[in-house]
Amino acid sequence: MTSLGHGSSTCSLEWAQEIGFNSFNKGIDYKKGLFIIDNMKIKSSIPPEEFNGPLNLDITINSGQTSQPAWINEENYFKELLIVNNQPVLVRLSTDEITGAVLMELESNNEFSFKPVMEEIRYIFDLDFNLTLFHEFLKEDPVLAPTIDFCNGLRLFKAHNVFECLISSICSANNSIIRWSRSIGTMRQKWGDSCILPSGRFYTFPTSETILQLPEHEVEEMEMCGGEKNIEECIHNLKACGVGYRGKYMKDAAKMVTERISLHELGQMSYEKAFESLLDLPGVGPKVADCILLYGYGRGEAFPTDIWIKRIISHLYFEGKDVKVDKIREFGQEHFGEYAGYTQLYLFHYARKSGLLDKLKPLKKQ
DNA sequence: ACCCAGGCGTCAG
DNA sequence: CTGACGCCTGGG
Repeated sequence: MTSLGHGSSTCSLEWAQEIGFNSFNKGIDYKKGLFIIDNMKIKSSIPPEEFNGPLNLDITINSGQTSQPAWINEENYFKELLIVNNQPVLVRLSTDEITGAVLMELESNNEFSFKPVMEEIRYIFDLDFNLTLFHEFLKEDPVLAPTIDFCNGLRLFKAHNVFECLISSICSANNSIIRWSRSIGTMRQKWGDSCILPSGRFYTFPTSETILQLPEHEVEEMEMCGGEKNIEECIHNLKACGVGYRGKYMKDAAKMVTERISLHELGQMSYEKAFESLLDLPGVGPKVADCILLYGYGRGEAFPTDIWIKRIISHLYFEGKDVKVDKIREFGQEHFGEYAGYTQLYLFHYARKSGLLDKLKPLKKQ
């Protein structure tokens, strides 16, 4: 695989492409903030004036309201392996405490172009979203205004791949964050492509073609290998990842998006039509469909309504009455419009940090 | 030490 | 509409 991204259209960072990433051009461009360590390692930054409002990586990554497990937090940065133009790049991110700039360290086994990776980072953390305008929107509603102080720099944590988002979201249903994250990690290790970098071994998420033919449980795995293994040795199946009954959903959904439903076309549809289409996938109900639309496709009008959002909205807007989930979803969409997704994010984080979430927990029977 | 109820969102009945 | 689903958590 050669370095990609050459020939892209004009952009303020065209120089980065021109510098490219080969031994002839090794060097440091201090003025532009691009530091080429060697052929396969770059340090750079996105200055705060190049995105709209602050970014708080910690609360964004750990908001709990996402479609994918958190990036690994190590020392003072967050890291994740991204696939950009089919090329694996290890990304380490932090923010400058003084300036708020996004600091990044990129590492790969091959030459790679800087600009597409930076664009990917901008996309994942929704850096083009105008937080200032959103704050204005929040201030208009006295119920929402208090969320601002609790959510400084909180942004959507978008998925870097729609298929991965779909499978992760199916896995997240009726699940805990810990169990869910562990399952996804296990799946990556078992069936993802392994990528060995100077700083360790990393795994990509398996493709749909891989997932659709995985054995669902140990019995199926044993049958598939012709009974050559003992049942205890059969750990390369979906159930062994701790996904429980969701294994069948994940497998069947992978089959459907490989053979019948185009994830690309889904992205072109109207919100309502895409929502309805997603419901046809096994393991995808209203909550998961909205997660996929919001985090996978960046559809801000989606209002994923889980039990917590239901409780929060009921408390804040319906005097604590037990309103049905689909009514809450409808309310969120109508009331918050294009900001529904962000509002859901802010309300949840606010409720968590302000102690409201604890108050809304149903009373244990004595 | 051990057990078992409770909780999460979707599906099937 | 209700219960089942798998697994982890927390309280007894």
